[in-house]
Amino acid sequence: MATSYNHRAIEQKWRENWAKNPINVNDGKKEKYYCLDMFPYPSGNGLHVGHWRGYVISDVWSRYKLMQDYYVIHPMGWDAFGLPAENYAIKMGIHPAKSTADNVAKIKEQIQEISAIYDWDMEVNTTDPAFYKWTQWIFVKMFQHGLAYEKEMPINWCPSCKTGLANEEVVNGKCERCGADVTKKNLKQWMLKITAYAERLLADLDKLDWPEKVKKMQTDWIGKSHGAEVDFAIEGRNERITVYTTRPDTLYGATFMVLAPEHSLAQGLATDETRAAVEDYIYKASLKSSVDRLQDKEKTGVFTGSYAINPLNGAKVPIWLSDYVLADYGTGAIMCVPAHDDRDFEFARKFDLPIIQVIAKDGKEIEHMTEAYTDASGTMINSGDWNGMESAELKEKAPEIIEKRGLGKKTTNYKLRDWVFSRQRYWGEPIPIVHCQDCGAVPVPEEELPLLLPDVESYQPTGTGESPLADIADWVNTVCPKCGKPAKRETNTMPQWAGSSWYFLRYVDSKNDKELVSRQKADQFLPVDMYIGGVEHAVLHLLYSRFYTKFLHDIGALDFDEPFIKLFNQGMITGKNGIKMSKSKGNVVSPDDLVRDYGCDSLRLYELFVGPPELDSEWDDRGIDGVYRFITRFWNLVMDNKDKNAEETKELIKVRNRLVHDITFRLEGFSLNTVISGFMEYNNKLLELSRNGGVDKKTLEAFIQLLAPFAPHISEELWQQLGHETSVFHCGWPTFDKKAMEDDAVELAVQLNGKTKATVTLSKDCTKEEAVAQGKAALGDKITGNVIREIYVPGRIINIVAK
RNA sequence: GCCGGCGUGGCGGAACUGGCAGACGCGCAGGACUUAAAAUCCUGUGGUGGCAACAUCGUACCGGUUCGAUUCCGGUCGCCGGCACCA
Repeated sequence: MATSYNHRAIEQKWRENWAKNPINVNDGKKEKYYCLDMFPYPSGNGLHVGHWRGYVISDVWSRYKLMQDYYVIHPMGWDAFGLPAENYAIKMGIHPAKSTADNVAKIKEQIQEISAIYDWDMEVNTTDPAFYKWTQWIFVKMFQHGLAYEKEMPINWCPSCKTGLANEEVVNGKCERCGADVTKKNLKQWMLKITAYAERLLADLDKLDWPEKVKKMQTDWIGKSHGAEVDFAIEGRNERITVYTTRPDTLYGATFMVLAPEHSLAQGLATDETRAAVEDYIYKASLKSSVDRLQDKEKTGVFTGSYAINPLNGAKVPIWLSDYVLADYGTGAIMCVPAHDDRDFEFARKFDLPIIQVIAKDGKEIEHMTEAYTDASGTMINSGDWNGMESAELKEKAPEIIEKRGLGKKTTNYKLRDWVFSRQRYWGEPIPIVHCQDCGAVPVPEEELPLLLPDVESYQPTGTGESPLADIADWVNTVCPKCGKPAKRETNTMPQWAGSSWYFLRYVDSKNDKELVSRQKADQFLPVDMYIGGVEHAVLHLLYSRFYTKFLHDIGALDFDEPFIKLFNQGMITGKNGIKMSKSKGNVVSPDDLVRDYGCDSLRLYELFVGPPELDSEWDDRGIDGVYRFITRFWNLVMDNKDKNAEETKELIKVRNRLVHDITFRLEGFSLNTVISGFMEYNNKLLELSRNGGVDKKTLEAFIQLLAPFAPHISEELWQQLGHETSVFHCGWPTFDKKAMEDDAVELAVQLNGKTKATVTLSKDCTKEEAVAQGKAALGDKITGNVIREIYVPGRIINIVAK
């Protein structure tokens, strides 16, 4: 009896072996393949089996590419700035630098249990000054190119985290991180002009091999729309109000106008009679949180007392204020066409404003309008010289018509807003700016970077809108790099996304202290070919990274402008009943015990076997027994056959070719769960063949090669047991011969009226006549009535239709 | 409300371009080995009827196209995700 499978000894042996003789090396000749994981935030809770999944998927893919003779770039690092570390520090009284370092050490140890081929020489940590020097450098470059600017405006404010937030960080009116209701706060903020890239961020999505879902989310987030800005004169005044509309075709139907309460003209439009009500409304709107504004379904508003003039027909339309109009989109003012817009209709109903239909529905005017007719299809009515035109056509042409008549202009709008980049917190990269009374905002000179985050006693957020750094007088007070006069440092820090927006560029040249990444290395190793991570970053990290990459491309640092060619989103591993694993739920499954009891190889297989990698899967500990049994049986199969020198029969050749084909095909399709079930299926088949004579060495070898990316230790061990001296990872990916896979005879289902009643075995080049005859014979007297049709699809089916 | 995705045994899930539904695994049942248990191995395992061969129903529900539908089309219900006054 051969030695039995001992995962502990084998896994330890190969781990040590690979450490001494790395299997993934750059010989300067191989083509590169960059396979990247979304780097983790090193939390104090450690890894659970859900974290493993993505890392296993990326490692399987990396090892597969390695076996295809690529030089694989497969790095790992730490996204270590950010609120949780800081909150933990505040609670426990441990400096975030210390707790972060401890957590990194702990998680690194756990990640190494996966036995991925990470190249730890490339490791990066966003809190390392040698790293954030370049995070700051990018900011300075953006400042110099006018893409980083200061602005005072009402921003999203999380009262619990006591910091400002970007739009992307507000989810349903709540803080993405802590779930508190987000309010507005007027603050002077650093902003990044991501909107300057809106069009390219949208258009270049076409170039990417990304899940459609993510592309759609980014498309919607960027939110491009076409329309026109139309100027309305205000009765009795010289000012004009410009509105933005995507439906200029309905301009004749504009019966009132609504301004956001924050609109610069809002207050001034009040008359003596309305002043008190208007001011009250503006004041109350300013108190509302974004959640209130979202949740208030009922529309509110106030009439200003002033009127605007419809530029097309000179009609007098009342000007209202309402908080359903957003101040920071379009022009902050809209023309209202209640007949053809749901919101305007609701408002008109509530305040009893006139409704004029301008597009005929089903060829006529609706007698009792109960809801807005929002389709742009029908003939124009009540629209002066536009009467009789088709609204869909007019919708396209109207912006130009309006522009030609001097009533406004054709415009494009985006929902995307500039990125609020300041955080009033301690644990982040200091923004490298000095405020000088004479020179204004001056960037810290490049040679002075990194601007180190100073050590402080208290990192409590102040809640006043100032960062804790503001209290450190000898850090704040400095001199202006331009004029040398006393000046003050910017005390806000960058958001957590700053480091993660470009870290993937740094891995390939992580120790370079002259450049963010050398052009030579960037050209050689970038961009990322395959990026694997959760879908939760669809509009955050993944949008920001694209923006950064495009910017760095534009200033000549990179020759490509999209960072991630292919993206794969793995599903979440949840506890029972689909409940997210969390410490507070008590349903966290730690990989550590499973690795100890079943081995890394078994856990790797089970992580993939639980379900399709792109879908969420419920974890069930019991299932791992199944893959462990498989792996033990496979071990025994190889051990029993390795010295047998079994003959390579026709049957074995067929099975081997099918095995290679099936596994390769499923792996290419990223159907990793069915790859594992395929292994099990073929293993069962081979065990049967082993009992009936034996399995040849070539077949065993092919199986081991295919298994290697998934279960590297046992594969390497068995490969060696078969007498190989070089690593299985250097022996290529097996190939198959389609011809050898085919059977001479195939079993075919025979249907009667579409229902399977029998099977027959036919040679594969059998004629229709023969097939049908055999089929009829198999059905025998089940056929009642006359045969009216005979269908034979070679290799698939015989169907006899009888009535 | 709008836009996506999904719905298959007791459970996780298979089924490539329409062609034998339920691969593979878990669980369960029976058997072998054992003094016994664990481990391992073998057999069975969608429902209903039948001793049985077999018959019949069956991929959320209703209908359509087709020789044939889990797959395509129309509608209904349910679940999940994204967006949510963006004019």
